Amino acid sequence: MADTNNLVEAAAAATIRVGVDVVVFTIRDDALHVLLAPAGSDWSLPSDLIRTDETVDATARRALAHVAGSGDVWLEQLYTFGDVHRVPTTRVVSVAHYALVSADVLTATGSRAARWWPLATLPRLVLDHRRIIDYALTRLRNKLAYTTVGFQLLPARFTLSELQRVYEVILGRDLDKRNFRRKLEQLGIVKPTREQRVAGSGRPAQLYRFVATEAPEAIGAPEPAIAAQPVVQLARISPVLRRRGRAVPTVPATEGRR
Amino acid sequence: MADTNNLVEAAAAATIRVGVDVVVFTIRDDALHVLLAPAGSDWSLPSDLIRTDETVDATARRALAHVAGSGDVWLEQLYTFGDVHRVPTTRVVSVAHYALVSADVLTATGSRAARWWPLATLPRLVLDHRRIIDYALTRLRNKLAYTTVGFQLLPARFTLSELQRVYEVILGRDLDKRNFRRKLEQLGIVKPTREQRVAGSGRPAQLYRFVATEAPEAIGAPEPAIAAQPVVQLARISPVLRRRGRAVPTVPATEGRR
DNA sequence: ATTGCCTTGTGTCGCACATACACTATCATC
DNA sequence: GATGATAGTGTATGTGCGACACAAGGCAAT
Repeated sequence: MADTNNLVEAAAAATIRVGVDVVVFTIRDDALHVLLAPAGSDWSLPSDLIRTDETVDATARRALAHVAGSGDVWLEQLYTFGDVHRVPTTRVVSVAHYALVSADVLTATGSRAARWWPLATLPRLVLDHRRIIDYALTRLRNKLAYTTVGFQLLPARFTLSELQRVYEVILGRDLDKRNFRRKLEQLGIVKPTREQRVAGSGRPAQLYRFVATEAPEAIGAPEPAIAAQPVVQLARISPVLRRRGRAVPTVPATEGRR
Repeated sequence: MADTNNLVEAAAAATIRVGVDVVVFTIRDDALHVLLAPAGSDWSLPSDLIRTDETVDATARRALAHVAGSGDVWLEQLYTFGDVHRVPTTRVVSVAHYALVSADVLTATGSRAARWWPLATLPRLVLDHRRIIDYALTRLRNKLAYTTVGFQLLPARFTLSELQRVYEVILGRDLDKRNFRRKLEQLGIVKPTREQRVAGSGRPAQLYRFVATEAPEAIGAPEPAIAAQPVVQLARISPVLRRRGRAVPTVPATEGRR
């Protein structure tokens, strides 16, 4: 039975599975949350195995649609985790992704028992999922600083204060309102809409919408399949500290230069 | 024959192979080169299939050692290419990497028929390898601008002019000698050695060595398995153009602001 | 209608830093 | 010792980042 032999051979050579894990971020109550699915007593990232007739990207979107409602969400490949024993039983290489969804989409959390967990108090996680989340977070921070991904966490229309809050929450530091708005205006990536209001308490706020720039420099790749982002710096990851008060009047800089 | 059935089942479920491609960069004759292996009438990136008992990273290093001599080279994961038909015959998902080797290591190009090709005149490439190289290049450019990877392309001791040349070649633009050196000194990432000389023609140059900073901010990930790089900006990808001559004396900036 | 409360929205100044720019120093070669 | 070639060095200028405080516009309670 040559046929069977071929199959046996194939099975022996290809005992590696390829999976996909997706870290889904959103912002709720001024805090970053990730979407987790129950897995026994622990929790797990939305994940799935790649089918032979399916792009890696497609698998990620499928895994995402399982738990969150579908709709178009921003999704990017993160890293491929290929440790030998990351799954104890079999060999599974995982192509990790991360996704950003707006807080209004998230309420329509698709069916399953998935829950949003604040990053500060994550439950016990399956396998190496904790590590994946950690990495996704640092990547998100970096990307936030020099691209416009931040807008993906907001609905189509938003106030500038909401936008600023997104940045503050993710970067973990406060931003100056006036500097933030100046930067936005200078970049020209938001446009005011006619609508106002939203909040209940104070002065009504202007609603803005995101205006994509034509990406003078694409980061990522020329290929459309690889997410490309315009390079803009909306905020630094960590601010350049400005020494206040009696700053040494540029003294030993010239001399100390050697 | 339950045994055979299981195997057949396994073979059907796991017909996805996982490969690794490595884009090896070096600098020769003031130009970026990549290492390619002959593949029929076309050329191919160094690549290999992942073994079940082997980390993805280990596979990359193995593929690298095949063609280039081993030794420790800087290697980073790039992207996982998972199109269904990227390999016509079977389904192979490729975890692409890129590596930087110094020009002196490269002369000891390990055994095989691999050759260095200047990026400007690449030969016909197998599969989607051209696309992988393109992506690796944009990633290298970006990474060069805000990390210290550039040093990986040089031997342990180098002159500042050599270092500057690396940056110029990769960024594709000239840098100002004085500004470049001032920035280096200010960052404190190079230290002069006792040795001098190298060249044959002009004034002998001081030799420097790279001094790693303690990475106040790591980019990449907290996990050691994922390459972490200190954040330093040695040069911008594209310079901020300075309008020369009769610059409008800050006039409509205030008024034109809205 | 007035008051208090809460959030939005706006301008300036100082400093650090990126950019532009030109000449001297030191070696080898002829 | 003249020529050629590369190494090495300082200054002036504009701009963007960061720090900082108060008036405006709604709602709600009185």
